[in-house]
Amino acid sequence: MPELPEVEIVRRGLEPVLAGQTFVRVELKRPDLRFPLPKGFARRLVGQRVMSLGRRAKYLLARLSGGDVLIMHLGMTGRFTVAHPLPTHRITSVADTNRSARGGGVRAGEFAYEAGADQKHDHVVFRMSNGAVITYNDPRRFGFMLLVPEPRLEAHPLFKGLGAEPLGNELTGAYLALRAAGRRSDIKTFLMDQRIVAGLGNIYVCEALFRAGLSPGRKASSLAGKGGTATERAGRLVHAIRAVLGDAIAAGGSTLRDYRRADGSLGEFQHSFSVYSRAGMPCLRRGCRGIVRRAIHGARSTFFCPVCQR
DNA sequence: CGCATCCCCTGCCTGC
DNA sequence: TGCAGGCAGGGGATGC
Repeated sequence: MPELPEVEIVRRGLEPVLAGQTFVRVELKRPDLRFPLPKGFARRLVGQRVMSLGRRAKYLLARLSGGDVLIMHLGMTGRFTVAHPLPTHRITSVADTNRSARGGGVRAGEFAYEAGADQKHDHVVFRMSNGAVITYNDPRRFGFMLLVPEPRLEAHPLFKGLGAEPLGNELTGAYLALRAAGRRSDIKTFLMDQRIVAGLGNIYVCEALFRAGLSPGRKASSLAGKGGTATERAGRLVHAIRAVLGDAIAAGGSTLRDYRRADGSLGEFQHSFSVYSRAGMPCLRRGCRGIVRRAIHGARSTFFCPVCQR
């Protein structure tokens, strides 16, 4: 679920409680995530201080005082929840599911559940030196955590082949044109490939293609043609990618089912989808009479307006 | 290398 | 009410 905007929002939520703090205790309730947690995971974390919390593509990167980087990926359903030691600061993602505990209704600032009280699918719990309790919950367990020595991060198989960071300077029309040359896949699959643009997922690729007016079934190589039209298309696409990611971040990400910010609140960008999950509904572009269609590209659902997107 | 297919896992929704 | 089937924000492994 989490694509770049969601991961970035989680990063911003965790940073204030993680950065500068030391791991006091690490509990592994269920170490078999997408990959098994590394041997000695908890022991290697305890005592280390988090120097910074960054993001690359859809990965969260906690740089640790001991020289390792803690890599965290949320998969499809991963969620971090922060609970603070002070009742008035307690924040949780499950306030709406646990109201009966207090006789109905949880008011702002109240406890919604005890820190450490097991929720289903809680897998990892970090207890930090500031008292913060950070719980990783992931029903499908497609997420994972790794520890890699910082000098080896860039060469790590997960990172070595990553493409341009979409909000960075590397992503330009010229870059897309270069990478698209000779590709026979469709443009939707091309953009989903993390080796090309790192951090886009199904939602934002659909939305970006809509904003750029490009059909998802169009050949990726049509971004690389020699004429001015290909260059213009690639530039328009880069602009659309940046705009949709920026809008999504500003809205706190998109909540379909599982995604929550670290403070438990929902994202809001799902209310601004133009095409994603809107099959059969009218295109929202003013004056367009198209009906949003669903198609399959690279085994994933694609949503698009056949009138606007060519 | 590029590309397609299948798989990992749980939960939710739909239709019968 | 139950049950089968399809689908879901990600990405790795395999085979051609």
